[in-house]
Amino acid sequence: MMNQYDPKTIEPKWQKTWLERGCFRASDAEGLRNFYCLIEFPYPSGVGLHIGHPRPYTGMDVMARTRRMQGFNVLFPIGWDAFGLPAENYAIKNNIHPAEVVTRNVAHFRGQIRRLGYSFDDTREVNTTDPAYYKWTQWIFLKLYEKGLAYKSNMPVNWCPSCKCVLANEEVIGGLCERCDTPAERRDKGQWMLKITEYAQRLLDDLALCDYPARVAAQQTNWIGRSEGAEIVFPVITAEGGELPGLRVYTTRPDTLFGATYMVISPEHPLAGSAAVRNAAEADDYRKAAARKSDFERTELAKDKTGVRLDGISAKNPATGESIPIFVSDYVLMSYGTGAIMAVPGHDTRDWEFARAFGLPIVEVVAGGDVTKEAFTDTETGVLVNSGFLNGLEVAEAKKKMSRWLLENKLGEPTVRFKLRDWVFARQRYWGEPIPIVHCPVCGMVPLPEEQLPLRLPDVQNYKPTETGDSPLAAITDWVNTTCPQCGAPAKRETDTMPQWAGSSWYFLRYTDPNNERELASQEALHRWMPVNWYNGGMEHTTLHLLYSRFWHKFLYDIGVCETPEPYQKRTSHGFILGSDGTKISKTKNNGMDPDEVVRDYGADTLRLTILFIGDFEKGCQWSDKAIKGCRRFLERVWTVAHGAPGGEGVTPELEIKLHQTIKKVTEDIETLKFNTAIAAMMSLLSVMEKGCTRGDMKVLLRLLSPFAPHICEELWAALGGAGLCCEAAWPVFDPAKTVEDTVELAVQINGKLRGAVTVPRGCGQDEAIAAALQTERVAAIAAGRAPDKTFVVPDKLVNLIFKG
RNA sequence: GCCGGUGUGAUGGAAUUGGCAGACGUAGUGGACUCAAAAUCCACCGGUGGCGACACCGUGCCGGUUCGAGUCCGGCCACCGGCACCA
Repeated sequence: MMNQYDPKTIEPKWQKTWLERGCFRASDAEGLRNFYCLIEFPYPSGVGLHIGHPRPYTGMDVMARTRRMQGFNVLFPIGWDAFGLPAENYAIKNNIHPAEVVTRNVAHFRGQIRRLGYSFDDTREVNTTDPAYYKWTQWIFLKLYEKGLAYKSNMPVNWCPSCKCVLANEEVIGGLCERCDTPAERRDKGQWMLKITEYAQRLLDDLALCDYPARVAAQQTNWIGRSEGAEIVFPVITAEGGELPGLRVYTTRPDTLFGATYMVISPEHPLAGSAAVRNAAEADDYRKAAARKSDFERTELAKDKTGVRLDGISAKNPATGESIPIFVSDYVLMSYGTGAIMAVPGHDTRDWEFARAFGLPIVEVVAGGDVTKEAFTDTETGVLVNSGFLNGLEVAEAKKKMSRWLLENKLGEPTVRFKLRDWVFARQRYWGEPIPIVHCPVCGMVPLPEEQLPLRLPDVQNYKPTETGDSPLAAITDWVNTTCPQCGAPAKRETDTMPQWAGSSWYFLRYTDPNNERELASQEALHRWMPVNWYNGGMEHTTLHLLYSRFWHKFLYDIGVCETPEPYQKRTSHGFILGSDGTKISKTKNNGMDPDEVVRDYGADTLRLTILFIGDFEKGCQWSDKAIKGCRRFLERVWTVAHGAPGGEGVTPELEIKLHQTIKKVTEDIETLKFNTAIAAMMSLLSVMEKGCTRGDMKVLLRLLSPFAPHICEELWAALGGAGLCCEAAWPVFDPAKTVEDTVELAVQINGKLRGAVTVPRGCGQDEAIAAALQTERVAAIAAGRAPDKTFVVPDKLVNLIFKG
């Protein structure tokens, strides 16, 4: 009597077995074929796993399980990215220590993840909030500081008034705080910065060493934003005829220098405050008004160009020798280039608009458009005019010639610029890694000696951020007050903490050697496992985590900790998952799913199958309850067929080709993350097996299915007398010769239209195929004895017969 | 505006890269089993016309290349994601 398929009993049973036997522990033995596959470790929030987690986890779990069965020694770890605002805010609200919140949430996550049957290595968990872990985050910071890549600077930063915290440029989306959508303000603050810009060129160049999807590489390239141009110095003359220091501008279009009819400086530019400016009051009002605007307002109100002409000073166009006016306007940003531009209204849209608004001359220097109607910005087709020695040249040529001319006359030089800016690396919050720096009145900033790491977070009563923008740590006097490690004088600790991105910028290194107390990881462990062979994560981390961690890894490579210039050999990205109504998942709309509920009602195997079957893994897709049923039915049928299968380990002859085809399809589809079609292929195989199969056939299917639905496969593997565990069995291998039939069905077309089919031996010649096609009834009727005028044969696929007239 | 992506039945989605469009799954229709229902099994399932074998149309829109186009080329439209007064 066959028992019922009951995931509730079999799933916990096998989860326990796997854990007890340590099936998923990576070995550090020598001479093994290693494979490191990685998912982005979760932030353990209070609500537990949401719909976004199971898809990438299941996808990479299939990868990890398949690789193990293929004989690899697999490292598939998980950890907790547990610093950050949500835990802190929750702690404030409920008056519990954030560490306690994290412990509780991690326990919850761990349980949920186990119930889904993921094959993570349970001995290698890391937690970014563990002092044994953040000791090394602080250590890396000290190294960065030592090499001059961490510095404190007073500069305008993005400030979120709601989070009461500074934001990195990458955390400001369209002028709004990424977390809470509050418009970010600009504030001048002393800030810790990391010099990621020093690595800009390498971060760009080394994309060539990485196997990233095109969209990921493109997004990083755009974010780094390299441009080539020239810096040009314009002499500045006062009304009295005196000369001020020259005004340095950056332009990507040095070829248009003859068309520069005025200049614009940003409101923050020092020249705006020059004593030579006669309308200082007016200029000052404008500058103050601009300063009050947030970046968000500044870009939102971008439609109309505003500005003030600075009276009393003017610039000299170095090419034409003409005197040109200088304006201050907020369409020029202090944060890019030099904070000043040469305006070429004929060939730049913004300059054109400004010139129109202020009645300034618009000179055409590149022919091809009509500059009285709009700026002509094409760089492909234009030819230089009104440009002295550049006349008649194409834009590319003119750029080169002008750059040479500037260099020869010491007026400017070719320059490369990046949009990427240095990383604001401090937060004024409690729940982050303390920055291990001491401020000494005698010695200045002094890094904590390595042996004093980790610098632990003190216990505090109140985690609330302050209105002044100081971290809550500033109020903990017995922690703040310390002595200078260098001279012993009374000194104060740095009270800012690191941003959440710190811990995640190197966590994949720690997995290789998670308990090492002497180093962040041993050289042997890093050598064994790095680089990560396959890293799957979300597109939302392309310009944040991915770029930051590449930067840290390059730095660690430079100081000899890491062996490779890049951390990730291959990166893939799963698509964003939407609710059943095609919109973002939200609890109020009830359009998502709760993994716990699905596991309870259908089982983990059904959930795993469904989440992968629902659509292309790398594209976005919609969650749908409909797909659950089909996947559960499929598993029920597998159960039934397995229990009904007669003995015999051999392959059923009628099944052989289908079996080999399916092995091929599933094996190949896993490599390209086409999990949905791999599952479809197994469903298709099952429907043939339902007509009759042996236990031997069934064991092939079970092994193919086991990475996807591991529990049921384990249970049936045991029931069919399989040796050992199914998850440790060898991955089936296909014989290419057995994936094809001896005969094939050719499609027969007449004049390009499908008119039937004919069965011929595989690999038959053209003439044979045409003859067979002509003998079919329908073709014979149409041909009416005529020979085709022309024929096309695609071997083993199709015959197309052309009859004219 | 720039960069990336998508557009296929009622529906989620396939299509070996130029070769039988709609695999697989949902839903639906008809049938079997059942007193009945659920579950399960079998069959059908893009549109129009025809009793019919068949014919014509059909992958966002318009054009092109080709014996043959969902796939390639040119020109549009719509939606999604990213960046954006970046000089």
